[in-house]
Amino acid sequence: METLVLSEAVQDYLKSIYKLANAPQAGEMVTTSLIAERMQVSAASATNMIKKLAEMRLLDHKPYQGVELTSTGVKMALEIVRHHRLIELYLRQSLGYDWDQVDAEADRLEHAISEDFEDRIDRALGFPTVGAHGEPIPSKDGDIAVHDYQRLADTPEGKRCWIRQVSDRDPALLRYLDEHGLILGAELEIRKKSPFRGPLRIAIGADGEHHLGLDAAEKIYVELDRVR
Amino acid sequence: METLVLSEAVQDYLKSIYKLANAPQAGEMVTTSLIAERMQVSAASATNMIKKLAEMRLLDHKPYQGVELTSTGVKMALEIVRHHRLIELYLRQSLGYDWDQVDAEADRLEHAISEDFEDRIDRALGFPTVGAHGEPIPSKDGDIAVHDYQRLADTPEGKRCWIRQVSDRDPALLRYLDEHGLILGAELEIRKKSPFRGPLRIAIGADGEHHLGLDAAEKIYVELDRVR
DNA sequence: TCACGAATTTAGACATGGCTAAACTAAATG
DNA sequence: CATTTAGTTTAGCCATGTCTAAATTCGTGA
Repeated sequence: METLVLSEAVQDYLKSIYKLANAPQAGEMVTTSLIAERMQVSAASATNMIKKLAEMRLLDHKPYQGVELTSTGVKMALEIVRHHRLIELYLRQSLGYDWDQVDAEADRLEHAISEDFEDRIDRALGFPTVGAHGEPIPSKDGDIAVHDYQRLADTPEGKRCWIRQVSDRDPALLRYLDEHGLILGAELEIRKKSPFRGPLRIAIGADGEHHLGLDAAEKIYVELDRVR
Repeated sequence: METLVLSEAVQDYLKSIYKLANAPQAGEMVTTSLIAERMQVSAASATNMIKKLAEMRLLDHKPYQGVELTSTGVKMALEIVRHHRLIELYLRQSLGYDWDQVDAEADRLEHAISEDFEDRIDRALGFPTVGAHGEPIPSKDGDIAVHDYQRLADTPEGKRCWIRQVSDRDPALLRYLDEHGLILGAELEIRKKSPFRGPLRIAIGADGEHHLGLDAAEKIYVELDRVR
């Protein structure tokens, strides 16, 4: 079993490409400009790294088309994602971080921890399968659960549902959701959907009603009211 | 208050230079070759970085003589040391790391944590003043306690004393000491000192006797039997 | 079908922090 | 006092990963 060491930059690119490829609205291939934007880097820099990753057989590059991770690339990406999500959860559960703060801190820590550290926080957390924002945590051997949650924005009027995942890292949005009780596990009922991408009127738990913009509702994933 | 960001390499050099300058057997100035050896780097590379650090006003460089940290340099170094020692202690106390494993892990983590993280583990540990190996932890504003412990190797026969600090990071040595009960706080009595740099015969706690080599005894710092 | 524009890639530069080999200092030794 | 030698510095090179500017490609609309 060869132990190839990936630089921090390589790891960051892999993680970004994986996330772009697996985003709900993702197309077949991930383009250079998407990667460049996500990495906050010029398109030329992205191309540069793409060529390097292709040489390392971590992805296939169809010039002018886009990029697709190889199975090795996916495996590496999942390891990084696992680190990231375990760290996020640990920061939240054991060090009392707020929901919206864990991502940035984990971005830095994920490159610094050893396998031993990973195992220890995994154990301390009770071998969790779901991260701080509801995302599945890949297992050590690269399996990742597939949830069939749907976007709150797509849920029909009158339906009851539970928040299971929030797929956005923007601290401002997360803080906003938190302040209105829109946290993992919260029970919702869709009262009214306004047309023309208008807001949703929802009931949150037993408390009150809230008018939620569609942009936010597209980031929230829910499980419908049904027997599990 | 300007927030200058120091690269990881710069931080590592500062920490090494600080430690070399404050080692018990240290001379007036820290030499290039000492730094190079500590950093596992060629002398040319060390010179290179020294010139950079001098330009940044973090140290004064007397060519062919050596190097001395400026007050700014010391302040920066103490911040890094504080990070390192808090992380070491946290790994030990909260994640169950062994004595000999914390240094390597902290070396990587110390560059990745935020001030917030530092504050949180500081609080979680109860604002400790002493690290995992008994070293003082610098305060946030750069004060560091001075202990007047003495080397076990210099303690006269018949004296009783307590282990207060172990100033070595070698995992093999630390494991060895641990296995023989030579841990922080252990009570010792010097039974016999052999001449010609021979071993010490010591009583450890109430248990047994042990013959300890002088190399190890020079790394162990003790407090003598007296009223505190 | 041809040209235009947006996306992508190439070319060439820069910063950081390593390296080796060669040149240089300074202190000790004969 | 000259010479040797250990330690230090300089010179020049390399790898990584970023950038801007210029060239190229590809799909689209006239």
